[in-house]
Amino acid sequence: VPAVAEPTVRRLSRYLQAVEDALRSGDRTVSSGDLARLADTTAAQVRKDLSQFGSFGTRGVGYDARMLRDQLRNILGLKRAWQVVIVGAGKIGAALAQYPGFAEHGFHVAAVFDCDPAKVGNRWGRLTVCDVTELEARLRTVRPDIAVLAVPSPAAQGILDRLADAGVRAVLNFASAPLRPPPGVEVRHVNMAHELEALSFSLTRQG
Amino acid sequence: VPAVAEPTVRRLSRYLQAVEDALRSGDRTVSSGDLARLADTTAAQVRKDLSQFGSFGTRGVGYDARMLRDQLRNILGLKRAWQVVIVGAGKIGAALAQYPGFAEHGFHVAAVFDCDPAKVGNRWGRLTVCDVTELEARLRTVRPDIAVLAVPSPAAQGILDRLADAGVRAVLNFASAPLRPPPGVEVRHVNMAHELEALSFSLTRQG
DNA sequence: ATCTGTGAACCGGTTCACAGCC
DNA sequence: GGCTGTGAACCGGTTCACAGAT
Repeated sequence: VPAVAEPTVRRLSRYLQAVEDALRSGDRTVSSGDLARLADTTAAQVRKDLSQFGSFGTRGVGYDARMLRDQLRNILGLKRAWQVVIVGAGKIGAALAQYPGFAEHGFHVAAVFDCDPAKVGNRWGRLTVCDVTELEARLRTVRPDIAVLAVPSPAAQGILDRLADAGVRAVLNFASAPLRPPPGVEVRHVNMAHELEALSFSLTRQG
Repeated sequence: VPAVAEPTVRRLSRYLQAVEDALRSGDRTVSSGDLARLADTTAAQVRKDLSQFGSFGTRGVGYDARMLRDQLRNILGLKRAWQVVIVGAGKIGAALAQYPGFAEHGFHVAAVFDCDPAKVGNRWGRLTVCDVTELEARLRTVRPDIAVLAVPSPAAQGILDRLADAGVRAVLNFASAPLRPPPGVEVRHVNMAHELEALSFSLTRQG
């Protein structure tokens, strides 16, 4: 299987959402045109993307919705549950910890860390906030696949390096610092400031 | 000025962050190579991007850091303050409302709305949560440029349409619904589930 | 010597168009 | 008739390479 372009991965995730919507609406079959409308792209793009992974459709008919959902889940690696830890128990960390989307998509939040003594020991539902000094020790038993970085920017690189040393290979970063990912670690960034600035840019150009 | 590609806008935002970092470090001048390193791209890309908006550098020297920061702020439309309203006073809305990055980048949160009677009237620092039934009335006086959508997915499209009718032309959406933006309204999406699924995909492929 | 600005070449993601199958 | 799968054409963003300026 050849390398897959990043935009393609993003679209696959939207197709999954689209086909799940279609299933909820009671559709048993979806066409590339349907998916394109729901995922805001073109029918040809949908077919090209899916064809990278196999021939899932039936000519003249479309895709069986349930089968396509399973295939997309499989492609995206969602057949198994992933263990997630959250580092940083501030407002963002708290919002994420109880974000229902984690569980819905098979991501299990196994631990939360912070360095603030006022927060350490607090109970968040079934979770207890751990001291970040115990990070390495706890990670040896939790063995998380993914870490969410929700710490202040100056602390982000240090925590990232510790996570990488502990074997974490995928990180979702909410800090606005430009991180240098250790080899073998994939970091994705969610940066509010960049999104707002992009909106500011487009408002400035057309208005 | 020709149309600007979306990836370019994202990079401009990173260049601004980079040059602000450089200024904090005391640098008076930055080269395209410096910016490339800080923004995780190439020197040629930096120069190409900036050249779309003018000739800001000095050959043999680089870019004056303060001047480049001002130019980037200008290009991104950050010379003025933007009025922002947040719709949805749940955990995400709350985290956003007190996110310091808003103020730091010149985005002023002017109002927060929710439909839950238990939340309406709550004070969040200088803000009071308003009932969403008062949305149109309040927007006539606030006249926001940007709205942040932090409501449950099923409510998102309805609120978006009301915001558009009220004259909002830029929306940052945190709901995971595939929204149909009314004409003239730019919607940007922040979708945790998609980011996690992209990480899941890459873990599955290389591991 | 160093670093910018930019036309030209390159490359890969997107779109097209049609053959293949129901 | 309708819809998928896919090679080919297209297109635009990225990279290259070098002239130009200090």
